[in-house]
Amino acid sequence: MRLLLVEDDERVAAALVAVLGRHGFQVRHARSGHEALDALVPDGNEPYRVVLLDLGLPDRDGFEVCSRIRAGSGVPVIMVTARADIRSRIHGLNLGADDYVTKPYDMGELLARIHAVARRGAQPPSVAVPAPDAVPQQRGPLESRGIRIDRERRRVSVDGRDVPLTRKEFDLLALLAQSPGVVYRREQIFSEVWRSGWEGNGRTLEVHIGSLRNKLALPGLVEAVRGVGYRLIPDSPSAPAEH
Amino acid sequence: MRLLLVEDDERVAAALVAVLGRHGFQVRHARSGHEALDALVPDGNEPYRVVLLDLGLPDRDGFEVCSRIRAGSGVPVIMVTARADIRSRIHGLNLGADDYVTKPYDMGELLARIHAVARRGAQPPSVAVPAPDAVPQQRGPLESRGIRIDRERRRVSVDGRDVPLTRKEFDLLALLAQSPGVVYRREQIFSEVWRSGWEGNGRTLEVHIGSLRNKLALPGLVEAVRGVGYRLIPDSPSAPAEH
DNA sequence: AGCCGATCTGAGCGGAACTTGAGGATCACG
DNA sequence: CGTGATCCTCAAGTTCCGCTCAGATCGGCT
Repeated sequence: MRLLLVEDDERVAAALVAVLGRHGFQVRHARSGHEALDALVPDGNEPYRVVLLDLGLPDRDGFEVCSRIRAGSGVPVIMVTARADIRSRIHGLNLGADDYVTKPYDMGELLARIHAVARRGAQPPSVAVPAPDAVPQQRGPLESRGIRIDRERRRVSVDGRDVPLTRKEFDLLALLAQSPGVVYRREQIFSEVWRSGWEGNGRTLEVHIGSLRNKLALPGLVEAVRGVGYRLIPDSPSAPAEH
Repeated sequence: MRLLLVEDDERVAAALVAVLGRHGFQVRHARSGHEALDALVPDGNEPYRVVLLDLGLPDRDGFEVCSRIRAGSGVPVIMVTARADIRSRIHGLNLGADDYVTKPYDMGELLARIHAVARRGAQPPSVAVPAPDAVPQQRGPLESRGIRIDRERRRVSVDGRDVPLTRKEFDLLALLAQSPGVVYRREQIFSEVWRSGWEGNGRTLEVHIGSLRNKLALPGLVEAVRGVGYRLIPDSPSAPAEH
């Protein structure tokens, strides 16, 4: 049974490879998101039954790697990370991860969870994963359509012009900007930007979306998807044509 | 989307039923393992997409209930319990549970996990038995006959041309496209695309099918099966005649 | 405490989406 | 070929949902 391990820490990886090997897995070790996406391109070999994805990767955001994997393939993904906060958990699962395990974990439990998702993953013939370098998007500041989002400094600028945003506005934008083009459902937005489990009562979300639109002053950027949620419109066509 | 909740504490159950209901689940509440196993016997209704199983049941051991469920059905099971020790976790997962959540849990995370296993879980049942190798893709973009359905972006394109669809149209298409060739019954469609438990009164379904056909402009794609429902015609063969 | 910005709530509006009903077309079957 | 059932289309209603505004409440800061 083939398994793809995405982990940049050599020591952790070595230990996992050893244990997993003893338990009958044939492990391919990818040291970066880039390498992982490369490895998932179908090549005629037996496909991977599970991906073990560490979120603390050097080259790009682990969440982004997950959603890129998901965009092209149905392979089960287990996120393994030190980030134990609820927001990250929910976000990871909503991006399509099948399980989310926090460090430190028990090896036996991890194995049991791997088996659980592998059991379930009927591995449909996966569509080609988009080439990893097709849309280079680096870790750090997100950028699209002239908007620069600095997550660490919580600053946003449009065409160089600094735009002061409130907390909610920023969180909202940062969430939507994580995957431009993807529709975020209302409940999902509430559980990630507001405290989870919260039920939006009044017109809260709309009001914040409204003020965000006003401040950014980029008409058409934030699109409402009736009955579902919102999304950001990317500059370039988000659907890569198939060839 | 139907969900079976196995929980003996009335108050906990009531709270869960309320929240899950608001999130679009049609919840059946079983108060014991016995009742749960009863409920899972196929009865012609839409099957459960997920079982939420509390381990602290009065009449029998929750683990036993899980393995009995597993013996007779492939329905995804999430164990929800106060027993947080590693042994129990591993035991539960090895018995066939798809996930194991310990109390106290965060409601948002539980919802995310429910969605994760439901996504992954068994395909909806079909009138005609699908060819065994026609494995429907549960993940990633669906594609067939030049139609590309991107569920996370809620975008549909035909031969590269973007086709804007309304909510119902999209949900309808996404459902049918899950298993091209398979006939979906009217009731089934109503319970998946509309909030459950409504008997389609007027010509609602036909009208939506009509506008979907218009927008896709692919004559013969969506086929009505008289007295039963609708299906998508796949490009290649595998047209199971139906009566 | 008092201030001020941020957040939340409620009402009203407008438009998109959905539903309904009637009449015509089509199909299955005798 | 006739008949009833089922499906399709069209053109109204009707509901639902997102947007905006204005006022209330919250919460951090001095």
